[in-house]
Amino acid sequence: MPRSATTSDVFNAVADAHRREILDALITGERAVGALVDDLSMSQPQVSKHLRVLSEVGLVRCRAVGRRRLYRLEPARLRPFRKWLAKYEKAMNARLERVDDYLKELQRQAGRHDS
Amino acid sequence: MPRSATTSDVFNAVADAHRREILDALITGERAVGALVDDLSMSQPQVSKHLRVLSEVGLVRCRAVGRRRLYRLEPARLRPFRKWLAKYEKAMNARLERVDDYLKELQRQAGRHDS
DNA sequence: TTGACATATTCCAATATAGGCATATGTTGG
DNA sequence: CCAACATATGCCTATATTGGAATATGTCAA
Repeated sequence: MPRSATTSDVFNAVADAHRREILDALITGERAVGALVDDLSMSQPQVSKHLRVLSEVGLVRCRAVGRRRLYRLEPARLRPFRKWLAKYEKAMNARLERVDDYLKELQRQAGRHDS
Repeated sequence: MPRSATTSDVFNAVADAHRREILDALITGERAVGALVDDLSMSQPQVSKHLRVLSEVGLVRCRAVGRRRLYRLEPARLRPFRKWLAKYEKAMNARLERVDDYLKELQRQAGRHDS
């Protein structure tokens, strides 16, 4: 049983390096599919398919202009990652604080003995 | 051609929901494989295999104590994600600033005409 | 309307993956 | 040394996924 569907999980969507490249290329702003095809070295269908996946998880949005389709980042959808990371940072800070308190306690006791 | 090997890419390693569950369970500190098996509802081989993947990308580290193996998070390995996110936040902030500048320019010009 | 252009979609093959089960490896205590 | 325990591995199957090539869809321009 493979991984859960890329279309339902943002983490899976960015698991593919090519998709991350596409997201990177969209950082500077809206881009047409063709522009992405030129910039990154991928075939047009490949780019379209990856855009579809990114679209389905909401990481990009599409706008039709004439016969081309401009894709843009949807930065709001990066939130799951931020929240995910925050969880770990919070836990790590808590640990550091505990260590800090412990060290302070040691210093306090040492001071007591010295005097 | 499937996704690139999970063992070589941290993003792929966390793409699996079960592996994220394991990481979550390790937030509070070191845990033995058996403890993880009890907490999360996964089979022992399943947990061991996921731990192996997480191990290979460095997200967890292992320490043998008696006949059990204690796994712990390696928070330093979360850095690729932080850097990845930072890239987007930086870009988004830059965009916001540009909008801000633009609005200010508009206000300046409006003020000129008013006076 | 027709033809050129831009993008999406379908079908296909190759390949990885996750999970189940059985089993191997390694460790401890008696 | 042996038995019980803890964990890791190997083999297998079902399934998803990627990428390629060809083609469908849709849109403009003359």
